[in-house]
Amino acid sequence: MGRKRFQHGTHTGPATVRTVADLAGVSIASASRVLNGLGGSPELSARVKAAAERVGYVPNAIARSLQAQRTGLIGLAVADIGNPVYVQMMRAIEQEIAGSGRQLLIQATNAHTANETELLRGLARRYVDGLIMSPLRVTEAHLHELGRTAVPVVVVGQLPDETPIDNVRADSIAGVALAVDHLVELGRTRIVLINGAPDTVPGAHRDAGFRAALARHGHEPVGVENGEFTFDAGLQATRRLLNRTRPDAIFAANDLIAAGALHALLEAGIRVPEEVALVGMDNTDIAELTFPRLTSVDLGAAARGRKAAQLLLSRLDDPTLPARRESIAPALVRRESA
Amino acid sequence: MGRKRFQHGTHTGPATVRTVADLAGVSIASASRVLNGLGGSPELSARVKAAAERVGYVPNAIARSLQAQRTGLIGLAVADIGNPVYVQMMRAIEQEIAGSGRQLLIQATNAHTANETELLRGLARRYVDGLIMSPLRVTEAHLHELGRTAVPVVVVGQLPDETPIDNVRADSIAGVALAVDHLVELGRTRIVLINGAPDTVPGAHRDAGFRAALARHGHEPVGVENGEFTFDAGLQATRRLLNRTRPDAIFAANDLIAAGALHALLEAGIRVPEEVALVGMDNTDIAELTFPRLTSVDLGAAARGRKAAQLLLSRLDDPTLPARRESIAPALVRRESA
DNA sequence: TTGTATGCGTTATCAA
DNA sequence: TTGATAACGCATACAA
Repeated sequence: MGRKRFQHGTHTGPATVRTVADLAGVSIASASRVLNGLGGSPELSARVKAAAERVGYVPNAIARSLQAQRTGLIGLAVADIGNPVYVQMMRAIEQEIAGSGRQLLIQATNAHTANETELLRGLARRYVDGLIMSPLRVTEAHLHELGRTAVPVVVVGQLPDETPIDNVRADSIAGVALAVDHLVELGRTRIVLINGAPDTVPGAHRDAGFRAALARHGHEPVGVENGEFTFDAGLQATRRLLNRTRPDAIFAANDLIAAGALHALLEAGIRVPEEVALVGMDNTDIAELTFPRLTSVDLGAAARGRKAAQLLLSRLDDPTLPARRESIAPALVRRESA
Repeated sequence: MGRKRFQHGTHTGPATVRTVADLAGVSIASASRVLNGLGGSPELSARVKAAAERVGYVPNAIARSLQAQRTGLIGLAVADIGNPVYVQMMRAIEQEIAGSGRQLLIQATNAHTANETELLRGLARRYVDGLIMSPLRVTEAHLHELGRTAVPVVVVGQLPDETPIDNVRADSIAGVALAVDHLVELGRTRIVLINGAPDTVPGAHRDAGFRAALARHGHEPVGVENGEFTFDAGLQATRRLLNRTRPDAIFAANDLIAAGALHALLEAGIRVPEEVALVGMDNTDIAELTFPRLTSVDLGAAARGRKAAQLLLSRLDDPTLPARRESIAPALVRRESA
């Protein structure tokens, strides 16, 4: 036989429906109904509510979840919770999710691909009803796991075209074109790109978009520097560049790189934007903090987050929906640097 | 009578221990044991593992949690997930928590006190085994709820002295003194404070610490401007200040304000640090992004987060521990602005 | 070592 | 309207 059942009256620890029911002198079924606002005679309801109040009853969400087969938790897997772009996205997602009465379970993957697939295996059958993820690069392993998750997943970022998974993406090619067009309109002709890692999806798109946009205007790149998507990389790359040539405009692959480039320009005594115009990308808070402030291309991180959350919520409502693919249009935000 | 039990064989949906047990031709108890690495003959173990692999079995964490009375989730309630200080703290906490095999459930409270008490009521009996919270101001309502939570709580921030709750705090008074001492050592005598909201705990401490430190050196404040803890407030306040007087040093209550102050100084053609030295506070990433870079007082946000996580983890190990109170020492990080 | 049966706390079904 | 009880999926005490 199994364990002996506790004597109800002597049961200690946090209050359960049972505690409330015993105290009110009703069945746990009745207690549960009253506590959930489903029926119950006025007299019985009053007794139950009083008992619940008296013992400080709070429903155990775990038990409720086991019964309901849902937790009300949405997972968010993001490479770096400190990256300003992700911060914008997280804020938007958080707001949207909170509006639906759910909570966000944020998980940092630290860019480890192994982590991400592990996460998919885990989270998908763990505590979350759905998952939003923004992988840096999508591997075969990702796709494999994505195919067999038990809960709906929305991917923010590039995904192979035929993948039957809800997907929200930025149009960074169009975004780069916005920046280049603007610089050309300003009369700049010697334009360079300070890029991040060219073997990432964002890096590759920045490079391709830059060359295509310049070609459209009949220009050649005066230079392209590759590195990381960081302040330091932007600083170093721009120093290298200035040793070699003198551009009249710089397009930086993100605002961190742009801040580094600005630093290098200013320390070299170059005036921005008079001598060198500078355009960043992502339109993060950083663009407001520098002097001069950065003109930057907004790839719609917040809008992507909001849309991703909406896609997920709608799928939770109706799991039969076909896979959707949304693209967020970029916008140029003009400030003083170009 | 209740619902009819499903026929095991016909049961569809995600695989459970039952699915695995049936497929392997063993009892669910044996299946469970093997899956948890507790005994089982080699032959039986092999059959169970093969079955589990075959159906892609992943344990249901909710059911496991209900049985184990723990979720492995740690809640983190923070006012603003975008604030760089909190980002540093979150990163440190996340690392520490992950190291213990647990996961972080991050919740933004958006500075609504009502939200925070609601959160305490909710989270405390919901999905988390413990809670770290960093309230902007601690009210009576907070303390009341903190007294009756069912799970351990660690508060990062100021708490009344006798409160029997694990607590980690910064020493901002000592931090302000570090900044003022440094400016005085540089030979500056006309020092002003650009503060945030003076009716918050941090704001009040900045103000008191500033006046005390100056007095120690026999100086009077040349000016104190109050506002918010934002870039814009710092910008406006510094513009107002420069209309009225010309200091030779500015202490800003945080890095955002310092960035705003720097902007105001540069647009007025004032050289930093030659004409006006500038010291910020919090030593966030922002301090690295400006030109010149900001000298800033590190109040140890990361260290506080790490310590808070350690306190919580140790309490989860041993709930009988007495309440602890830790204070993190500040440090001045010198860069170019002072 | 293996199987049977019970309980974790909740909601839902059915009968009274 | 109310009460008895099954079931969510898992782990474990106990018996075989």
